[in-house]
Amino acid sequence: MSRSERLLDLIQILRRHRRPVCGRTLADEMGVSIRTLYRDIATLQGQGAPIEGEAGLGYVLKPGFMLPPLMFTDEEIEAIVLGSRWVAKQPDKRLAAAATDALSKIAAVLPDDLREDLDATTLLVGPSSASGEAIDLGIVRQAIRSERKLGFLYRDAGGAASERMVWPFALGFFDKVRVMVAWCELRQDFRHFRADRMSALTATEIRYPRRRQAMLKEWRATLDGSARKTAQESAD
Amino acid sequence: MSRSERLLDLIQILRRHRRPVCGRTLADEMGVSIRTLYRDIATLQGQGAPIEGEAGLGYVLKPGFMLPPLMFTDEEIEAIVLGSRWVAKQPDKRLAAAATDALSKIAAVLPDDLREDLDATTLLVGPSSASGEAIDLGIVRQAIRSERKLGFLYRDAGGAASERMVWPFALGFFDKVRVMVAWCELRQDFRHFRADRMSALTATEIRYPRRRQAMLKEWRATLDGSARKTAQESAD
DNA sequence: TTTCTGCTGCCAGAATCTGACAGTGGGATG
DNA sequence: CATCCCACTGTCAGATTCTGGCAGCAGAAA
Repeated sequence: MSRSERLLDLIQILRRHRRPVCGRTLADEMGVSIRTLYRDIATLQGQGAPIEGEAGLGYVLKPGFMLPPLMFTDEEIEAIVLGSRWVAKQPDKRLAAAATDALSKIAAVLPDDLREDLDATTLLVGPSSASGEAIDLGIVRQAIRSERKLGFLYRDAGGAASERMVWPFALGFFDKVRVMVAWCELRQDFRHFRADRMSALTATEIRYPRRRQAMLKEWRATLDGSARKTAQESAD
Repeated sequence: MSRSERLLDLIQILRRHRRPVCGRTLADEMGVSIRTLYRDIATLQGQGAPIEGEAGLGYVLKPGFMLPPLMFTDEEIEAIVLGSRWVAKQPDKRLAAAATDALSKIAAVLPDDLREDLDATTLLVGPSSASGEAIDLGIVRQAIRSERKLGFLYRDAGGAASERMVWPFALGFFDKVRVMVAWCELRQDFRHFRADRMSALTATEIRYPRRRQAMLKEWRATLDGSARKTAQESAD
């Protein structure tokens, strides 16, 4: 195996382990001496990979992900850039910022002519519906990623308010509104919640007792196509 | 310079040259012997780079683009994937297909856990407005890229039809409608054309006499913020 | 303290890369 | 047709890089 392939493997291996891994293990896993492993890690760090080593513990790859070299056609790049611009205009501030960052990273490595093409090819207009969501959807996405319970106040279509504790597992982006899908402890069932009707969002440290994947699968099974289509109207 | 850096340079150099380049030139440009250059090219081809060499001519990089290794945070990947999914649902078939391809390429290199995260994090609903555009927007994008004139029939808001020959230079994606921005030969001015009012689209081989970049800049200068915002209503 | 582990310098052998030379075959040109 | 240009392959010796083992230092945990 060539050195460059091995470096990529190293990153993948580090991603798999969530807890710190000691160099010895990594070296064995790649069939290489410890000395070489240290050199490889140094090389990756030199190239900007966020690997941290601590004596007595081991190595951790800080959250993030390295996309290996990929070939895209002109149209695929256009699609990615256009999509990211759309996200950059979304009311979800954190995600919008992430899209902007991603765009500038991509633009930085694009050759000049292609970058010009992209500047010209698209112009997305405004937030279309800056339907002021008071809450930070970043918190919702974080809760989904880490499978934690989420508390908030919900005002339903009729105007009645209620306090909810839910197990969120998905987030839908519709034209005019964002919808969180979760298991609701109050209703003891799956429910959709429109982001613009939520308030007083509080993230908790409590891990909910089911796997996000399983709930998603179950929820999908309870839906037929037509029900899903109207999800944005029928939130809770 | 290390070999791996040199390989990336090679791709960049090839991208810069639109006409075939002979090996000798490339070798000189990188300060390396011709023999080594052949080896480098072979390596790149082995990694899937679409480089074509023909005796008596030289090398060309087939259209497309190689994204070098890039670090993205979790949120940036989420943003890119979400955006690409949105594009994948757009009525522009070609672009939608490109987005789908790009997504599968990205998914292929994502570690399992991250891929699962992404499956769960978003669910974009439907084409929202499958407002049947009869025309193939791919043709428009192609004309923009190559700076060619475009002919079509246009039916304005009042219902009156007219035949147009325009110099297209930008394309806007709004929630419900796509708008082409172009210099109209009939009106001798910049005009917006809603895609759903265009028909009988015919690409020509005639290169229009101005640089796309320049027109875009000029067009932007003639707009103030409010004018651009309402572009989707005021098409032509 | 001891133990574990990250990290660095050094060195010799292994692996790889590189340049030069020779030769083949296809395309373009005259 | 002959000629030139150029992509492409094989080979081989020397330069370069990589690798593993060893010795030693520093910080964290038990």
